[in-house]
Amino acid sequence: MFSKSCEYGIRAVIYIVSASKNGERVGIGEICQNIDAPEHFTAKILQILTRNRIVSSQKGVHGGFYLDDYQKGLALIEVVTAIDGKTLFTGCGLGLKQCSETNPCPIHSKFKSIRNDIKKMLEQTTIEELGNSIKKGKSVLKTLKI
Amino acid sequence: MFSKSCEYGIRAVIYIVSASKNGERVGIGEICQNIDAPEHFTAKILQILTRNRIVSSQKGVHGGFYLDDYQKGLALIEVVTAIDGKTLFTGCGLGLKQCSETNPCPIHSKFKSIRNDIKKMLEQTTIEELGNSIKKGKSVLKTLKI
DNA sequence: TAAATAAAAGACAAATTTATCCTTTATACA
DNA sequence: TGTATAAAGGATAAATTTGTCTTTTATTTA
Repeated sequence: MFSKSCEYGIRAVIYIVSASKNGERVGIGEICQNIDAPEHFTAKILQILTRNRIVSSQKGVHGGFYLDDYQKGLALIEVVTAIDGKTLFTGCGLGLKQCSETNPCPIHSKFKSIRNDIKKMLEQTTIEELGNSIKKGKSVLKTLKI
Repeated sequence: MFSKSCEYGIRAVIYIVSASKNGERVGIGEICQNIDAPEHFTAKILQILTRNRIVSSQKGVHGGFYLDDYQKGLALIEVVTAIDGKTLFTGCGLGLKQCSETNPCPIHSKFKSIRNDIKKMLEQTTIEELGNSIKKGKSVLKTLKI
């Protein structure tokens, strides 16, 4: 469904929001330890998100990543689109380039409603909401150690 | 959503069903021309499907691929599972290995209903049904030439 | 202003997916 | 029975995705 990059990206933003109290910044090392993701690779994904102003960052001492109030309110679809593009919501299920309403692939209409559901779900879910779920201990972002 | 392999595989079986009249066999060359797919690569995918008894094949003169009556009635999920496995229906949206009802990722429940919808759709759609849609000219399997 | 810190960025490597080519095997039919 | 045909299978290559390492840039603070 999502690429590995996107999975890491989503987990990272959720962790940042869940971990930074009062605008405190979170370092890439801490982020990756807490979401079980490769550090340098995830750093590059966060670079994409900062360039797209979905995440904020600060270099130097006490630097790190954080989300301002506006960014916390962003929907998950912003993260997904920045990393994986819009193919998941707009592309043909069978990979046809010219699939459309007037020139549909055999699963076009059935696929369309699923695509729309995915899109709707990602539009209606905010980063903050998912961060709160982590804060409250209602969900996790990494495999539990035994 | 689906891998390229799976897209080719689905398009191939639909074409075979739509093109083979009275159990006639369809060659890999004809298949690939009509679904815009690389021949040798698609051949390997059809090998997977024949090994899984989703498609039938015959070597030699007048050989090729075809689907018997039972196979035509198979649901699309058989094709997808044979090629891409069950990850799409069972895997975690954020890629967590131990995501579950009792140890959910932040989007677990929202994702679950979408996964189920995809599964249901693939279970309810038969290869034959899609082949008929092509036969009737109601849908296409390749980009139209201008 | 210099040192320490942490993100940004560039270069490179591994792994996986996608694609191609060549040989082998099975089948039909002349 | 031999030849043509077409799928099966093996080996290899290209492309993309994922992952790592090193250098550069910006910022804080002593």
